[in-house]
Amino acid sequence: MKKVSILDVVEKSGVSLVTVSRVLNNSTTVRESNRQKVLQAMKDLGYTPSSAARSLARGSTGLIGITLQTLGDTVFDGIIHAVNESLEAKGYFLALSIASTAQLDNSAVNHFLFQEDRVDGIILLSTFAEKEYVLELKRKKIPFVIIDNHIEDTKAVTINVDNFIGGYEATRHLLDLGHSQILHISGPELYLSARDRRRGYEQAMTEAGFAPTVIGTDEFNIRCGFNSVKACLAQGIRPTAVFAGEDGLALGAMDAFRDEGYRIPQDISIVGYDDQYFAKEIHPRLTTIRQPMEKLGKEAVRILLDMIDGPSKRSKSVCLKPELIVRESTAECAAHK
Amino acid sequence: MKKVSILDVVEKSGVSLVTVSRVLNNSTTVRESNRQKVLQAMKDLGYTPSSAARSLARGSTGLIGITLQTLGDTVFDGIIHAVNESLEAKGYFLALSIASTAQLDNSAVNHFLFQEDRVDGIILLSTFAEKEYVLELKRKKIPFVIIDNHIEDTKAVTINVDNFIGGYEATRHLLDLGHSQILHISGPELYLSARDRRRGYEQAMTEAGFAPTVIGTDEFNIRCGFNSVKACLAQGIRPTAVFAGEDGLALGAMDAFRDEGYRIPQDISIVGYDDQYFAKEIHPRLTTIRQPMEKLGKEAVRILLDMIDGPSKRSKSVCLKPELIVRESTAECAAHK
DNA sequence: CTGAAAGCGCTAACAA
DNA sequence: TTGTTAGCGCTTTCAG
Repeated sequence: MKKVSILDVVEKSGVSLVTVSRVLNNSTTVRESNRQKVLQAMKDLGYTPSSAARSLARGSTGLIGITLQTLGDTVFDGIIHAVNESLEAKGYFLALSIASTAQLDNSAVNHFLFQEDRVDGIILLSTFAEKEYVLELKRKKIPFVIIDNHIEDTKAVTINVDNFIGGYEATRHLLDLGHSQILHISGPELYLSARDRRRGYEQAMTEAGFAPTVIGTDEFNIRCGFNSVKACLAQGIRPTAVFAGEDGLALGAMDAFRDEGYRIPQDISIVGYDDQYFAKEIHPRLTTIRQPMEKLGKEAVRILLDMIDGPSKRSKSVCLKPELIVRESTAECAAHK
Repeated sequence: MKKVSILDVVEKSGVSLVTVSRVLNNSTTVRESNRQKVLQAMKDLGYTPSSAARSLARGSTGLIGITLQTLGDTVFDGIIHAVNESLEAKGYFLALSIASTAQLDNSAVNHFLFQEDRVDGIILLSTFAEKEYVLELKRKKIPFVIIDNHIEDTKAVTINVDNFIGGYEATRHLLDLGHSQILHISGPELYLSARDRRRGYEQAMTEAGFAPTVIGTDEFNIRCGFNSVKACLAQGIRPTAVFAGEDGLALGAMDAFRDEGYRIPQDISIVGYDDQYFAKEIHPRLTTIRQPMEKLGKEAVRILLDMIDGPSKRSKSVCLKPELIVRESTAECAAHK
């Protein structure tokens, strides 16, 4: 039971090896009758070309790597879907590298995706070992782009969403509803995105002539949102609205307020960030900022493939605009009426 | 700027090509001094072997494919993490294939992972095109296993969690707390897992001498859970406990009950299924059934690699036990006291 | 412990 | 339009 190779097709079809190869590569310079003969022979034999041999002969693999920390996030999910689709459309496919937290300590140097020319290019998705990766990828001369970078002024091509504007608009929305006591629950400082969202909030507040009130958290999750609100309330802070730096934080905040007898949105308005899948499913539906996941993924692929095709020209980073989605968790400020 | 190849290492180190290859493959039959020479030369040159050449020469790629529909699910997330880790430990890595809903109509025949011997083996993760995939993979003689199959009696090696037992134990837990009016919100019939969980529930209820009450849903999500409860309440069904076939459904159910003025768990007990990440973060914390994601992933890898190593011997399917996690959303039945 | 020789299956000039 | 001739970079017998 040997593997059928191109030679078997040659024999069966009666044309030369090169012609078969041409059919494989959709060359136009093959007589139609021969093409049919070859195609038929392939079908009869159940022939499929060997990717290894093709990669070796061409010098490229058709594989694009993507590194990430977690999959359990609907924004990343959306991005990866988009990346995957764009890639498939171009004849590439995706190899996954999941950095377990344990690996974070490890140097990027030994990263398997970076070894052995396994991939033609790499997408770094919101990674913490950003600096190391960038260094190593440059050293290895592997084309790459970063989606959602965490380093302020990273020396690489990045695809991002403008988190400053997102934070600004979320706050503006609340301001427009007449709120002035707006609390911001901010994500971990480690994230550039969290820092930018906070700056957007502060800018909007300051512009409006109100004092920003920010409470920081260690993680983007429900429990942190819950605890933050409880802590604020205990300190006597009485906001009429909250801008949470992420939907999970918002959900936790909602839980906490409800726990304290507040009604949403009558007594307290809440804005989240990310538009995670649950945002439109919970009650009340969460007003939030949506990330353009589709576009993020597509742009990343477009730019990366450009870099692979023409290593000469300089690619430019991209910064996309987020979008405010108004749902049921925000309402006009009662005190304002 | 040519790519450094094994020949450059040969030249630099002074030993033969074969010896270099041996060092590459950790052969023990290399004199230590030579090994060092080679290693040093590789380092100096910044040499990394070509995966394509290795694959071609060896006849295997070191790639394992995994197909899935969505990433935004913390159970899948956990499984993939586990798969990824086990795989890396064995020197393999993961290629991802995400079936967009659009692709579901397509035949598996053209699936890129299945072409060109791209992968040494495949893990099918909870796929709907199961039947087609199984057929095609068998035809192509690509080793594969299925995690969470949807076809009752699929002709393939599967790694599963016993959903019947899960459903049974969830219900038993409620029964043990004195509940007898237990509503089951079941997932879509399309899922074997949903059907099994329901059977477990029905069995437990029947054994206890109570009548099962099941309401079906179209999807595993929050909104369906919410609507189901609202519908039941409207119909005059007044359960003291709910076993939801999935955590999202449970979350929606909690929302609905709260909306109707019920307190959890004082007035109504809720059990979910899956132990999604939010289960332990919401308020009250959700009692649920945890899937052994770690084990699922590990077993899948173990079995798959076994199949790849020894295609001769028959691999056996595996069925793991789920675990009840008791948290705050369940309490003794008030009427029962 | 080491090396020479023979591929792995395909693509890419270069001619014809 | 087709075929000939070289490799692509590595692993693997099989002798030494």
